[in-house]
Amino acid sequence: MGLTRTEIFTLEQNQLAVLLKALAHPARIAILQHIIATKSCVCGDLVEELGLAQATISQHLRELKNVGIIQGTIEGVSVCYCINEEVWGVLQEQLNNFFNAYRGTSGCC
Amino acid sequence: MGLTRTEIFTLEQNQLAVLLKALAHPARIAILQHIIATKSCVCGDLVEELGLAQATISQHLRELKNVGIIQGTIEGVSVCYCINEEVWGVLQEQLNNFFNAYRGTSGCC
DNA sequence: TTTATTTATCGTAATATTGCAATATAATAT
DNA sequence: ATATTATATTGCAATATTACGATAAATAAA
Repeated sequence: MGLTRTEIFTLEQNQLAVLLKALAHPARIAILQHIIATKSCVCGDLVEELGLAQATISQHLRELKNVGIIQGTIEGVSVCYCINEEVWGVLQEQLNNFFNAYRGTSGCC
Repeated sequence: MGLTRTEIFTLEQNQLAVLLKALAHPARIAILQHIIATKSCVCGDLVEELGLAQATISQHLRELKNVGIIQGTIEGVSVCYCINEEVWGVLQEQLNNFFNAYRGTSGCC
């Protein structure tokens, strides 16, 4: 127990869940918004920007990197993170599929 | 520690995170898809449909209900669940805001 | 080489999530 | 009233998440 039974769900359901879980934290939402806002990618100023410890930010970045939403390239001493367009697109498409399935009231409750 | 520091994030960031967290599980995605697919709302056939124990399904339903994504009305012995249009709309809008902020490559990494 | 800077990793404490059996609750039917 | 059916709640074990201090690793500057 305590372990999600992924084997009983479809690949898409599991994939979407994994991507959404990576987004489902205010710090990671803030990190992504900051990466998007500061066109020039992002380095370690996230630690100042948000009020979390460096280790915590690094951990959140790794989670986003693990599911592929962002990617990082070493740039001298620091690391530059940015959106991975491909995965970002997959996420958007899967979300669209999900939301488009719903068409207004089913008129029941 | 072990507790998300919501106080350092905006209301919107926290709200979106809470909604996404409710979605971020394959069982809850499957439940929503089933509710959407079977127009006539849904009752307890989710237990048969997905392969999870009744207590587990009930728990997932409660989580979705807690954040307002679905609502349930008693219908005789059973309960009929359906999408809460208002919250569904809020979620879609907040997601749109989030994704629309990103416009193509930032051209950095 | 030594030092500073930046990021990653490890270890750990506190808390949350997942899943289920057992049981409780609520509504209908007999 | 009693039985039946459907859903909710409780309690628990296994695992995951969140946050952070301490420390390691990697690069650049002196």
